[in-house]
Amino acid sequence: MINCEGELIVTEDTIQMAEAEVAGAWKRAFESDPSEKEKYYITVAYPYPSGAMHVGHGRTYIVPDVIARFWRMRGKQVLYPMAFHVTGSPVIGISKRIARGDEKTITLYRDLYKVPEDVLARFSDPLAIVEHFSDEYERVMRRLGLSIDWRRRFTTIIPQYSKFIEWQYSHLYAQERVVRGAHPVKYCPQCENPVGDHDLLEGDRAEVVKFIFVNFQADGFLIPCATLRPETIFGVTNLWINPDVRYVKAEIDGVVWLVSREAAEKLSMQKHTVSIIDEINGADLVGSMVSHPLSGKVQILPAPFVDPDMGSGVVMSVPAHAPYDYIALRDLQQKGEYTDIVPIPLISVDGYGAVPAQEAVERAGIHDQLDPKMDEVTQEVYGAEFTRGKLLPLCGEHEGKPVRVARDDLGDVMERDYGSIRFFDFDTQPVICRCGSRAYVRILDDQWFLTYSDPIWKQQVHDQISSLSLVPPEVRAEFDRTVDWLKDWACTRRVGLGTRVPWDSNWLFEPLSDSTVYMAYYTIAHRISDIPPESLTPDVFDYIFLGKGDPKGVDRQLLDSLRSEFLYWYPYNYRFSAKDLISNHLTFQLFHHRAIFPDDLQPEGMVVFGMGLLNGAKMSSSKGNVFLLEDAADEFGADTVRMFLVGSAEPWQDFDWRNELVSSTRKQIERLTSYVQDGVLSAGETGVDSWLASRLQRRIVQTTTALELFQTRQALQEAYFGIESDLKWYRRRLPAGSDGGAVMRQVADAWVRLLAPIIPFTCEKLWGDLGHEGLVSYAEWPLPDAALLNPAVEQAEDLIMRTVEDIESIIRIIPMTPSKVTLCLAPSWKYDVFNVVATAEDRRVVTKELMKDESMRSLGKEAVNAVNQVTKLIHSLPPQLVTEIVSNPPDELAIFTQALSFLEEEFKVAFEIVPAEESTHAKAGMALPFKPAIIIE
RNA sequence: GCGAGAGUAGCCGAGUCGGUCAAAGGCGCUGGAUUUAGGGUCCAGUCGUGUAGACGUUCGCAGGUUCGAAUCCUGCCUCUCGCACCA
Repeated sequence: MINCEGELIVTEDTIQMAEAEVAGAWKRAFESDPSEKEKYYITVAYPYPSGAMHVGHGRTYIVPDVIARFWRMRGKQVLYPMAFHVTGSPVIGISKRIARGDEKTITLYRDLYKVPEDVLARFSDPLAIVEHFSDEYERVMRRLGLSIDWRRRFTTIIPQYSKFIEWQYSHLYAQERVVRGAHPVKYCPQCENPVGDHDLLEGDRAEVVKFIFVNFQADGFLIPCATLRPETIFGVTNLWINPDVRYVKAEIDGVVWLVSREAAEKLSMQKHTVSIIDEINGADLVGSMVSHPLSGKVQILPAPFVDPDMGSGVVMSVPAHAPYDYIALRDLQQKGEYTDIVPIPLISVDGYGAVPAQEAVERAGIHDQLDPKMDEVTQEVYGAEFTRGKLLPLCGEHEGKPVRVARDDLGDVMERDYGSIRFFDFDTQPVICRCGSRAYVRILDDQWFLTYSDPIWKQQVHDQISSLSLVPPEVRAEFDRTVDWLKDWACTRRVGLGTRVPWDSNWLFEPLSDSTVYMAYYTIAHRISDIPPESLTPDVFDYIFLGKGDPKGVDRQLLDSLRSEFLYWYPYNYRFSAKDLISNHLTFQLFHHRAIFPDDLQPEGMVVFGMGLLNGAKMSSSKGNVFLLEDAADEFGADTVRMFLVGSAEPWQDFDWRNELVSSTRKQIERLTSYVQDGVLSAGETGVDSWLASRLQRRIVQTTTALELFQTRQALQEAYFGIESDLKWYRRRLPAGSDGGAVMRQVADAWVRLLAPIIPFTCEKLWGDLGHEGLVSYAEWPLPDAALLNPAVEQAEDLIMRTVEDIESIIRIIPMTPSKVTLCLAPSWKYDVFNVVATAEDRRVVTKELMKDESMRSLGKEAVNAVNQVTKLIHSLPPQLVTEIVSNPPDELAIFTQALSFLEEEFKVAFEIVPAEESTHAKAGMALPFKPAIIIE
């Protein structure tokens, strides 16, 4: 927009128009094919397009773009591809909710994500959702200037990709890394599906605990007691039953058991046949005798605290080692009942006497079962016994075993010899599915697992991690921990979108398992779409990715060309993702690469991002705490969004988006623009030009180094604020009336290129304004020119800068209007002192050393003072400057004489420059090297 | 609870093989300048004290090591991420 005086006015509209023009020039500019150049291949975790992009997503894709643009300018052949992960079930849930008119979901999509009504109407089809948002993602990513090769875009449910996944898993299956196994899962009988923690209304932190049933023989039936401590069977004194609960007799796997109704229900979910044949009140069983071969006969005692919803609803009592049992028994005995029962110790543990439970309870001063300290005491006793306890002689052949060993051994014995079964339950209740129904533990025995627990596979991944380039390096420990911690991973699901398991079509590969080696697929994605999917048999992929076999179905020349493209790009250089994926995706993909690809095609590096905040709070679509990326681009412009996201924190740090801080970023871009446009016309030469040119070389080096290390924020600091502050000083130092020399044009040329990776739209435009042909996106990255480095000039300016600051700070304090300033320059002997101190091994003894010198000694106290002052000064100067001063001492007189008119203009006062020894003023003695004494009158 | 990481001025953040540190840079704020239409540009200040470039007190809290610690050690507190069949 142009105002009435013909000046350009920057508004949202003009920015958008300018950006659209540049985006047009880029439309196909980043399509990348193998070339003579060295390749640089980066990938980012692809998005799941179930909603609109927000500014948090923005950073995830902008930071890699900055890196891609940087290396492209450095002359590499850069590939930055993108695809969409649509595997899984979330969109199915979304589409169902929309179809049934769920208000919350519809509001989210219509009002927050701004989906048009006619599109929303189609969202009852899950595919419509991912298609809509995939297109929106591409549009917004282009809008933000991401230099992506869009020819390679795909989704994870296209037939070709499914064929690729089938190939991947045919290898894993052949290697026996995919095996069938039984696994307890959280399960909702209402939804008839396993439920993940995110599917739960309540109890999402509940863990599945594996109990063992210890079966006591009663009169005609068995009573199982669930326990985590089967070794304590030797110390059982009684059973606890809740007299107020109705139990059931049920035939379970052909044997009659007595359990709570809840337990019967749970058992039926855990691969047991259950048929209820009778009901009995708990009270009716109180007093009856039961027996177990390892404990002998014991009595059933009443205990109202027994929860029918825990375990079997009947508990075995070991009062010597379980504080709850001890207290319960004591309470009964204090009423005069069952006084013949005495605790039976079976474990000895250091730090406790014969009956640990009793001791711990008494030590803690606990009076009854309701004492809140009970859990703590229980934990204490269990912990002590588990880590240090040993079994006593009454345990027969198990005597002397550590508890941790005996526990497993007895569990096995129980299962093998005494008809015990494993029983799974949650450690906390309740666990409620989102549908409102209660969730249970269910055993799925036809589930497919990836064998991440395989120690050999783990070791291979550990080895890979140790040779990976990781940014930041601190995440290495977390990767190693994750590898250690991983167990077998259930890699299939019954419902959702995705690829069917080729050898078991009842199952689909779940999303984290079909997204581990797709970085290889990108390399051929745009060309494989020409091959009919039915021709894409595993041997075709073997040929492309592994160089093996002799596939007949596809033209060999095409396959050879695909293979050579794959080999050109692979292995990838860096993979980018947020840190929350370390514990699954990022580690999984290492496992899979290791299993599928040869040594020379393994991942080389990863960059792990921090998380994003919006106005200090976590970004969350469901809570409405998001700012859409497209809205941000509309309001501030794409470059502003990019610069803000890059500048607020380094990639691995968490960042916070605050709208009120973003607008100042735009002013900075405007300042750059106006500077560069001024710079176009600059000509001639001034005295400070060589200084500016020298500084520019340093900024180039610093910016380059920062980007090589993925320090995008640091790069911005150097490339933008660093150069800007140099320019401020330069302009201040220009002779009156000068607008600057031709060096400004050099700076503009370099500046635009240094910032091009971060604010490419603006720089593309400015590059043209500077008269260059072609895209700045492919311009040559600035190289520092050593010939333009001028340490002497930089040192001289440094001296002037420091002196100006000193003068300013004095003037600020003293309440007088200066009429004259005298600078007294340090005598040469003080430079000698400076040299000695600066180069001394031990600065504490330099005084002694110096005083050995005749001429120094003759200066007496003055010399001693000078040593102290100089030492302090040296400590306050950058070490590099100190070295510089020593090796190349400045000619202070010449420097200040040359700067005389500048100083007088700055302070509007007359200056005099004199050697300190020629001044009689008391302050003249303060003169130090690089720090003249200042006398203001 | 377990594992990984982090705590620096109003905010974001440099700095962490001990002395370059009252602590870069940015933002915000304050004051000033400006033929400044506008959220513009420029200059200065922004822990406290101070009539000379200084001094005092600071880097989550409490101790310790050292001539000297934001930086090293110990304990504690707080925050972030992950803890699985889910993107």
